[in-house]
Amino acid sequence: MYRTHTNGSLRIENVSNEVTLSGWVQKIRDKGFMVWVDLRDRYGIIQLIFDEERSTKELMEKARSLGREFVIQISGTVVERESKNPNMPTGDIEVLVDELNILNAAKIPPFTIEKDTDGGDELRMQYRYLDIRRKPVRNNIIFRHQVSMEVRKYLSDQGFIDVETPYLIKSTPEGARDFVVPSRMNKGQFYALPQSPQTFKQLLMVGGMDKYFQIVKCFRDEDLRADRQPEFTQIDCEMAFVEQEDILNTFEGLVKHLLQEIKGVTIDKFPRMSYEDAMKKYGNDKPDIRFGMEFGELNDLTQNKGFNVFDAAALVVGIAAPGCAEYTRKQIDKLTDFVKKPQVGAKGLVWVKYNEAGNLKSSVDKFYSQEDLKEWAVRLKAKPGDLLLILAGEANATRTHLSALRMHLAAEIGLRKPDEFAPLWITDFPLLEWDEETRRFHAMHHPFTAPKPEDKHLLEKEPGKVRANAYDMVLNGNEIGGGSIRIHDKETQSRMFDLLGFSKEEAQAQFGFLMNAFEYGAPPHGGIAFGLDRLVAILGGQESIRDFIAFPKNNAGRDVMIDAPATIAQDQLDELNLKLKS
RNA sequence: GGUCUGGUAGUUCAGUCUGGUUAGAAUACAUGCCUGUCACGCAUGGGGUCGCGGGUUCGAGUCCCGUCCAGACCGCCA
Repeated sequence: MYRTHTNGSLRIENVSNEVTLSGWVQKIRDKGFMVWVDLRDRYGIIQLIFDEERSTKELMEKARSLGREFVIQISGTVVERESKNPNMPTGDIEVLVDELNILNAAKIPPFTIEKDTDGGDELRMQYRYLDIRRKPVRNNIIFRHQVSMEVRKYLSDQGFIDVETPYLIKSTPEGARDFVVPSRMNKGQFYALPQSPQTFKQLLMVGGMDKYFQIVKCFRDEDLRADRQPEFTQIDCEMAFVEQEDILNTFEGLVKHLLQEIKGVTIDKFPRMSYEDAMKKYGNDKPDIRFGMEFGELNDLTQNKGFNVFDAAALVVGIAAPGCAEYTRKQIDKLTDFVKKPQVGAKGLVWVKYNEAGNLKSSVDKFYSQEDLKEWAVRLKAKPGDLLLILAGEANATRTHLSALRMHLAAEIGLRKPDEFAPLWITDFPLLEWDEETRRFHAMHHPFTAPKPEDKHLLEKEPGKVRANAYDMVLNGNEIGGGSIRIHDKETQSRMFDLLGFSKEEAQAQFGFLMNAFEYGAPPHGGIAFGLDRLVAILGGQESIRDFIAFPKNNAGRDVMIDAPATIAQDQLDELNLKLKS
């Protein structure tokens, strides 16, 4: 038997117990007359002791021969410590060892395996199995397990059935780029890995499953970000015989349940905001509403006073940064640099300091009086001590720029508190988006999304104005889930494909199976999918999803530990009937 | 596809702007000392392809060009 107890479980009550323990050597402290060894496993750390009076000389020498990360097994007696350590759960006791067995020696690890490691990201990824021994990473992975168990518990209790859908499916031109898998048995043909199980879950509704869920890997061959991986996990759900309201209530319930069970946070009712309002108030379809700083439009107050930049702009819009009137010239210059950098793209930034004394000082004093500036402050709901920041230009772009500034500033002044949770629904998304590049509409959500019945008459004449029965759940400025009511009749679905520029033949070839299914009694249905990786990271209060994934990919989509992707042998290529371009 | 930042000891970094003696610190590692350590302490020691290639120069870690790698972001991600 390797162990009678795990290493975090022993307490003062266990004194004089004979125990056998196994684990990794975290640290050796050799004080000459005594040697202490910290023994670690998933459950915690316990201190082992060897000393000149109570241990044999051979045992002392063996203890001294240990190195970091050796795997050992010991037997001994739990004793009360002479000097206790109140900072650890096992700090009142230690184990006086009488037998030490080295199960496996270890090389010196390339970085220290401690809470605050000295290892950089690249090295940690290369030796991810060592990184996982560290408490913060281990805790994140366990945290993810807890979240996913609560998801299963809630959905199963609500009558949802977990159904697995295939990973080897068909490539389609809509949406993200597909990962593609060559078929050996069907020469010249390829599977694609699913970007989501979308069509399958709809077919499950046609199949009468009524409520489906799956915690499932999805794949998208697009460039990565800190919060984006080529393979990621979704909580994928679909329900039959539901309207939008039913879905919002059911999944508001899911996220409420998670916040309650995982974070102990009670939230009564999630606010709802239309896409249009979100864009107007926050310049963003995933607003962070943990803090205010709502947009205020200033066209009527700023134009025709001789300031050309504002006069020429389609939109003049600003925010009030709370308590920032004290900002120095240097700090404001930095904000200007921020909005002017190419990733943001604004031309410049107008500022107004609303001083505690009540007077206002701005970068455009030449053109505007105190009274003018005061009106701006009122419009932006600013208080004395705030800094007003104003951008102008083409409407949509300016809103986007101001949104970037709002988020940047909020992070800078500490308004994005990781332990605060502000979920909301964004509803009434446009059904279609015009793409200048390809000169055609594409689906904002996906091509299976149903138009709002009251907007259906606009489909032929003004498709850009049709709103969809689509909704996103937003948490702390992140889209954590999105879904829609689906089209469930062949007619509408076929019209949708027309609008998206599919020929009848293409639509039939790509999605004939779905439209055929709709002819055999498809119930009204709809659903939603949550990004589990991102949800877990946000609940865990962190920005990057990588530390909540056991084996993540790097910026370039590589797994640096196993060194994938990699070339394959010529035999394999031949077997797949593939020839590489040089 | 693009923008920016970085690459120096096992590791994390300083040094590069302003070229010039033997490239430093911390930590890790090794050895010795230490009668209750727990970020133990003290002493000594070993440890470097300054990412790679080319150029400028009397002289390059430092300047220039190219390239590779990593990270953040824009495009992209229905």
